[in-house]
Amino acid sequence: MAPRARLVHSEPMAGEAGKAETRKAGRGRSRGRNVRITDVAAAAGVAPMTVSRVLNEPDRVSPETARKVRAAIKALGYVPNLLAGGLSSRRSRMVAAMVPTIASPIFSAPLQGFTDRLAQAGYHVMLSLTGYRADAEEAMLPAVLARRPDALLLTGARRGTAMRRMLAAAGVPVVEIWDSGPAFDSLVGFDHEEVGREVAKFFLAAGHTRFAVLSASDPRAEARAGGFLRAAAEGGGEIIETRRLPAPSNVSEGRQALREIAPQLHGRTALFCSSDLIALGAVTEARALGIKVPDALAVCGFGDFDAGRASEPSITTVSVDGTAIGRQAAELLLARMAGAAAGPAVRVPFRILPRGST
Amino acid sequence: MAPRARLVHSEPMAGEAGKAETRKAGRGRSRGRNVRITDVAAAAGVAPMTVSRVLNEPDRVSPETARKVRAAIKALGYVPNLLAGGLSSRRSRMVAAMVPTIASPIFSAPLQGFTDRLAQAGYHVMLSLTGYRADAEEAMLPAVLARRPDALLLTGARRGTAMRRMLAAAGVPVVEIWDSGPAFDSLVGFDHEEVGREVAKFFLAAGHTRFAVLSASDPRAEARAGGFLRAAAEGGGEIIETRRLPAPSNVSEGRQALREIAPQLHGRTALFCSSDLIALGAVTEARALGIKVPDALAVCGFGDFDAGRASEPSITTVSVDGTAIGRQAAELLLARMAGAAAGPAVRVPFRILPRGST
DNA sequence: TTGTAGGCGTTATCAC
DNA sequence: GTGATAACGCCTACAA
Repeated sequence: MAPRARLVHSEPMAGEAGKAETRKAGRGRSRGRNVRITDVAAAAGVAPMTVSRVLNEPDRVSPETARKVRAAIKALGYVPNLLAGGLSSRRSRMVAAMVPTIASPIFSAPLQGFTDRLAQAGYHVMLSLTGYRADAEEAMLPAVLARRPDALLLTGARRGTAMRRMLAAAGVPVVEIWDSGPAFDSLVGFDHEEVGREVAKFFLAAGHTRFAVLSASDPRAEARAGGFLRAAAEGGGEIIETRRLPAPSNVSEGRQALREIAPQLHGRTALFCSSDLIALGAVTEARALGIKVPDALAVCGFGDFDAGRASEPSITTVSVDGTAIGRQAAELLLARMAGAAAGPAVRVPFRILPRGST
Repeated sequence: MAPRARLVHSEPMAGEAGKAETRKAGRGRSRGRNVRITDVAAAAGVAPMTVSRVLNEPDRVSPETARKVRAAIKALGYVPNLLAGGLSSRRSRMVAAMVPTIASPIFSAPLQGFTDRLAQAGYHVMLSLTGYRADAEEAMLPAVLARRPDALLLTGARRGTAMRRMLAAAGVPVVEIWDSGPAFDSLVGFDHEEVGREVAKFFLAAGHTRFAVLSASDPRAEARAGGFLRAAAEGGGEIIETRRLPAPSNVSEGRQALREIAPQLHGRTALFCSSDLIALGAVTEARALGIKVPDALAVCGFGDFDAGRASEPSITTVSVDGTAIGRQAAELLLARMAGAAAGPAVRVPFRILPRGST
């Protein structure tokens, strides 16, 4: 039934036999001609344009014609070539996503929401992992734009002029997520400094006066830490210790960091960690060292990860719906691609979930 | 400096002014002509083909010519159109990856390794999330093949005839990962049943006679559970309890599941969980219930996730290098795309890491 | 080392 | 509602 089975499994040498097969044009890797829209048109007795319409604007074709065309498509096993379609229509129906990593739920959740929503609309996502380095993003962008994506998702805001220039020249909608700040185009995110400030206020309101921070060395984590430290100091708090960890953060690093700063922790201390994984590590190590949580050490994380929700004690955290951010970013780009103008930046809510660790 | 800044930020109405701009062809979404290879060629005083060579086979162009061409590229801000290039060369330089989800490190790690390696080689990855449903994968495949990827990564093996037929017709190298079993083409993975058997042997060797399982309802997790149960039974063990959890698994589900099966756990029991997250939840809940780990309940997970490594007690687990699997899959496809024949299935090692929970 | 000719497979546009 | 024509922008093949 398969028109041309070109792969032969477990028969390494069998492929050679096919090489004598005649082919119309000697181009490219494939042997055997591909089924094209003209083949379908011929089989159905219509013009290629009609086949194209059946696929892209079925309503503008008579039901009877559409039926014949669909039958021909099925009979021939026709798979449209979207490279050709994209070239002709100048719409690739691809969207590029550039994220630091997918190893952390912080970024995999938005990407999941983004990809799921776009798939429903017939778009594919091309993935670029920038590894937390701004220069990597800038270096990768030209190759991404060469694919002519119809839209772009970027992580974080605050890009330099070179990035802005390239993005502007590309002329496609861009959404920046997971941050606030000066957006290039559209934005779906929140203010990380504000998160830090709110956590500090939360601790201050609970009577804390001594503060510490464990933060991944990622710009947004550092913004949260910065907001926390400033608000804590303004509230009359004392900053005991600030420590940076590699990004992406994990539980082991959190444990080790707490072990290192433990000697500094005398009075009752409020610790803000830039992710729940670090917080979970800190709590685990604190208990191992005999430091009472939350009495001697109160810990707040960030991200509302499942592991922190289900730990003992559970980890107080800042909750942000990452999947929803991705989904909203997709929604926004779909609207833009459909012709809508860029709206104002979308600020998504976050909230502190007090749990056992505070 | 930017040739054509077509996006105007925060000035919704400003765009209208540009509409009067003349344009050569009335096609597509863009106003203003795009810079093409012929423009670069004209500016550099060479033929378009020479520009193409500078970009794709620099060694076959004289240094002086290359210099002129590069200057023209830079001056014009030329970004090649890979849609057009792909159509012409029949090589899209894209690879499609279909994975159940990226919410679990089980799949995000291979995807990270895969994407990183392919990016080095100038390929982009297009992502499809199938959500654990085999029919979703099958439904998504035609749209993926329509992009004409040069190769495909699929998760798991054991596909039906419809999938195999479509894959064969596409005529591109395919690598299946994270599984063993009858490969369609290439494979990088391991035998999940064997993992389960080895874990059972590990427990049996430690003198365990009562066994239980908490498994996500994902085919590979179930294969591990199946292997475990069979080997445990063959070793004379008694199966106390088997419970299925939703996929992807998490810590909370693990806690809850253990709470539910706790009444059944009388004597000393060996529990195998299909992921470290479930195991971590089980251990956490067991301790909360006063069940001694590992004395009354010995727990082994799967995946060697950081959270299990750093927990208290640490979680005994089965370690598989997911990132390496992704990287190897990429390597293999790169070789295939370069003309190499399909080699035998690559079996990657796994090993049990005994830790505090056993 | 460089250039010429033509096609890759589709869709925008306009005519019927 | 359907069809004919001409791009879309690049690269393979071959020639010089």
